[in-house]
Amino acid sequence: MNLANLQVIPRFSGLDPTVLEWIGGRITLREIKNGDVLFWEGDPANTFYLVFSGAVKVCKHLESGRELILDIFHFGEAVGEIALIDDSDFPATAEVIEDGSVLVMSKTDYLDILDRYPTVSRAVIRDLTYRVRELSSRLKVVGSGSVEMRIACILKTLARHEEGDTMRISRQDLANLAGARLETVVRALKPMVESGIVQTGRNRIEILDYDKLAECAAELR
Amino acid sequence: MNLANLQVIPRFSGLDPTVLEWIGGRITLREIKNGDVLFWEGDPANTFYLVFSGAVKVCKHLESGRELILDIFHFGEAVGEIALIDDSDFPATAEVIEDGSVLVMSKTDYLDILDRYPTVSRAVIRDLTYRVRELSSRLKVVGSGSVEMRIACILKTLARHEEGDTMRISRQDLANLAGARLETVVRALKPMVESGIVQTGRNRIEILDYDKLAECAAELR
DNA sequence: CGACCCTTTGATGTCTTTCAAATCACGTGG
DNA sequence: CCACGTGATTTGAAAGACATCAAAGGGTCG
Repeated sequence: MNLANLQVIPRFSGLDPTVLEWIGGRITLREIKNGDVLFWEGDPANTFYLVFSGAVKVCKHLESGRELILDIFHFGEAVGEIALIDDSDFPATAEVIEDGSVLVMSKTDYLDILDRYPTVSRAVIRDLTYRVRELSSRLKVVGSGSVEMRIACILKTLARHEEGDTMRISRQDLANLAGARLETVVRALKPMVESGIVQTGRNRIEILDYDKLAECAAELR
Repeated sequence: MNLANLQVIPRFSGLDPTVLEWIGGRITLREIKNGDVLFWEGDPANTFYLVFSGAVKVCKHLESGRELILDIFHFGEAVGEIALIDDSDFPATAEVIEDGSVLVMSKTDYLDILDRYPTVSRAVIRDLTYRVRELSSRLKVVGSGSVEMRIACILKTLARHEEGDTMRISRQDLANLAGARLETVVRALKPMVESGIVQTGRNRIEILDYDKLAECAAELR
């Protein structure tokens, strides 16, 4: 892994070149393709992953066969870090939902870096803080309001992580984010399509009117 | 705040007496009573709180008038820490739901300690990690299954924080944890009472049969 | 004793799930 | 280039879960 790429990652920015080089020697870039699974719930956590491009969903599979997406990770975000820190098995499954690449490092090296550089551990605290906020926000969304409001809110959040206003996500994944069923999402989306708020396609949703979308999510903040 | 009390708090254990004494001089113990509000959503975050006894709920108030409880904090847990770390306003309201006491410290001193002692910052990472797990777990609970399963799951979790098997919580707060309505909770609780799994009273729920309760929460693992 | 808060119950309506089936879009091989 | 297979999306009808509204019951504390 070369220095130029490492430097743009918030987690490692601010470290001096010597350290970066050391890290670069222990970290590798791995291509990921839609459907790939980085790890399954219950796997022993001995690897650190950080999304460099593309997207990874982290989800729980319930006994009913339903799947609930806890979070979706994009550039610069660490996946499965929790399990490394508290030395447990992965509590959820990580699956690629958009082609790209991840940085991979051994648990030992990860903990080593964490222990050695205050800059990094401060970055970890910052990232964890952000995750707590994200999860709190998701909890609020999932725990209240109609499916339509939840969808609107989720789309707003997703849009923040995408370049344009077009999101690459299946109806099924949207349902798994909202804690709803696929068919319900389709039906909730219909009025939004008809009133020109969003436009849809296969694995694709485009926001046309951000303000109206925000209105749909009104109650949730 | 005396050293003996500080030492039993996980966050500060492992620090040497000199440091503890310094911290003790900047921290005060404050009594809290049911219904007290430590801070409101939107308040500027300039104080660090840590529950010493009793319990505090952190919740969001939705426009619909509904309230969603994000988390309930007990002994040793920091409340509103996120806002201190990322220098923002409190994102939710903290209200006392069980008489007790909290440790109070200024934001400046808190950040000072965090910056100065790796032991503490490691403890913060550990606590944040725990919170991410808790929130993930709550997300799973709220986002799936019937209200009865959710309630069972929530009771199991609550029981871990209480001394006996008796919890002091109102039906309303239980509903706000489950993302359901008061009446729905009452109705979901009825079969559990009738089959001898739990016993209820005013602001009180006692678990009689932990195994059967776990069965009720089955799907949510 | 009475006010107040928490809890319980009932009736009704709405939203969501469930199950089943049809349609559509995309990539593949002929 | 077109037919075809596969997976994603859409639609419908019926059942079920939950919310809502209204009112009554019960315990606690001043």
